[in-house]
Amino acid sequence: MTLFWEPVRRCFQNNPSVLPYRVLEKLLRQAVQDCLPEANSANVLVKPCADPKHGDYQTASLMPLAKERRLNPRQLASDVVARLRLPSWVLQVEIAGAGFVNFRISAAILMECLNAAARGEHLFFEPVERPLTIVIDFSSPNVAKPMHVGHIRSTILGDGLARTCRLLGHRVITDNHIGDWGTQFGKLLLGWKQSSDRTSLQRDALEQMERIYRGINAACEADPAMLEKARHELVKLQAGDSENLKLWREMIERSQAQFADIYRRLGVHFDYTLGESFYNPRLKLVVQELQNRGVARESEGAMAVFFDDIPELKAHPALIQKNDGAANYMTTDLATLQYRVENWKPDEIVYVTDGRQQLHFKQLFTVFRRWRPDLQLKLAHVWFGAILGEDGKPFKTRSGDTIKLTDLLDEAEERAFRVVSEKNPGLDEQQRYEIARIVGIGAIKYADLLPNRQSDYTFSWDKMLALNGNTAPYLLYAYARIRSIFRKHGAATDSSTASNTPMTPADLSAEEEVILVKHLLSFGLVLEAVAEEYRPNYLCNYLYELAGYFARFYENCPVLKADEPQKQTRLLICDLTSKVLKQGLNLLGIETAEQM
RNA sequence: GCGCCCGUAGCUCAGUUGGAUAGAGCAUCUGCCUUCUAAGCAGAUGGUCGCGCGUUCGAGUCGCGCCGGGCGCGCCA
Repeated sequence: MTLFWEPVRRCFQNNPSVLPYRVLEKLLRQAVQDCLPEANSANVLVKPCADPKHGDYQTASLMPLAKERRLNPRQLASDVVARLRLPSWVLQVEIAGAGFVNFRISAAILMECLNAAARGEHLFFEPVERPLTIVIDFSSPNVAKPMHVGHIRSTILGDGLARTCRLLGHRVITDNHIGDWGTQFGKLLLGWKQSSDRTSLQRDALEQMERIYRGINAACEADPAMLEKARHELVKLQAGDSENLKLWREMIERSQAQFADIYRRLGVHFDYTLGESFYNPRLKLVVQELQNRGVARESEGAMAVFFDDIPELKAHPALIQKNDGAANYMTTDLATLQYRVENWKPDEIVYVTDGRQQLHFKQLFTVFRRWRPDLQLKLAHVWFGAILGEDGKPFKTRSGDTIKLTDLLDEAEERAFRVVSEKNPGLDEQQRYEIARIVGIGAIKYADLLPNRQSDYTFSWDKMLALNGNTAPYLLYAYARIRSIFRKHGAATDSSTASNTPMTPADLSAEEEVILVKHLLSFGLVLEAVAEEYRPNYLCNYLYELAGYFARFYENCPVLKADEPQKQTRLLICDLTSKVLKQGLNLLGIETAEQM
């Protein structure tokens, strides 16, 4: 086994890769650099072959390089291949088709990779070479309103991206930019003061605040005098009136208790929760600075930034101050950017919101770049589509109300409990509740992360809780089956004993084993794609394929009844599969259950 | 009116800088439980990737036009 490892180590002493595609990629980049010194070799990518008859790994990246330079692609491929100093575990290199380069690798390197994983040296991914500081802004619920189904995508998507970037070695800062300031508080304060029912406020603050808001909102629409009163309350709050401040703080506190409860159930953590109000002291200065720098100018009494040079935004100037002198959300977002840059020095800031805010973020990013052209900062708006009901219209209750997140989570757990109880009545009630919690919450999250985030998706209880198909229960079931093998085999055994007997190439005899193992090796590729494009659905699909390959392995390759050393090999495959499943699900924010 | 997004199998959806023969699940049909959880597996049926033109060795993916749908468009966030 040392025999196959050494060449790799010699090539990359500073950062030795164990993953074959990574090694091939580095070698290819070097060879491309030799052939085409001016080329950006970072564009050279190695991927598993879609069709195994072509080989194990391939690159299609030389064809575009040839095209740009009007070179014959097969000639370039052959020049690059000629400069490759390949390790001995590469059995075959082939130039195929229009200029693909296909590689076939030895079973020995697969084994080496597995054995290293068994020793705990890696789990089929490698940390990024250059860690970045990434701020992720997501969830952002509003004070005095119950969190509803509209908040779930931002929360789950943002959390998944944060977890993935963190695992890859980036420094991630999560910040919940809650809506704790704005015009709605005038109405809320007025309504609160008019409501005499303090006891029900104590009991169910969120529900009551929502009720108050609805009542006062209707009253304001019907009666201009009422609206005027609300405006007066807002002015008092902004001027620092002590009673209004006190009530405002109470609303925030009560709201946050509810947010905390939901985040606890979802297992979502924020490093910071800096609401809009946190930036109030900066707003005036932001407006002034933008004005001084000539970025913004007065228009119809308001302060605006115009984008005459950008066709897309030409008709859409951004307001940074209303004609009454008050700031708006654009101002707050700019101040927030300023704060984050000053305090965290990020390389990247990611906003996870729904797609309807695209225009806002285009404006925000453009204004900020004009304001701070000196900064090397990547700003990304990671947007997502709507959740629809099965009727194809926005997901609502039968009576047309928005669906509260707590109700949604409750129902998921209840439905999962019924399924678990039906399928596995032998488990005691406590166990079934715990499994139902994991399955129910996991199903909601998975259903949310599985579709391409930019498309609208149709919410369906039956689909997300189904055991077949691409669902959380299917993945959790695969995990539970593996754990069951280890329970049968004996609690004392896990990969640490399996690793005592390193596998040899001869041990991988069955086709199902080879396919499964090769898929394990691609875990890191998928994680990088998730982080690169902010698309956790790639990971969902990877895990679904992994669970599928495991199911085929499970059907065809007995583990506990196999003879040694095959038994050890298969136990190791099972163990590593379960670890990748668990790690992958963890990145999606989904817990695993030992049984189900 | 302008802008953004979408249109892939009967239904719900994938499809990683353009890459080799477009994939799943559901539904329908056919097999497999004295064998580690059948909540599973194997197989069959099913597609002019909205339409047209173009770029390219190669287009579901890129460009232009059209048709159909969703969303957004100065003082809400």
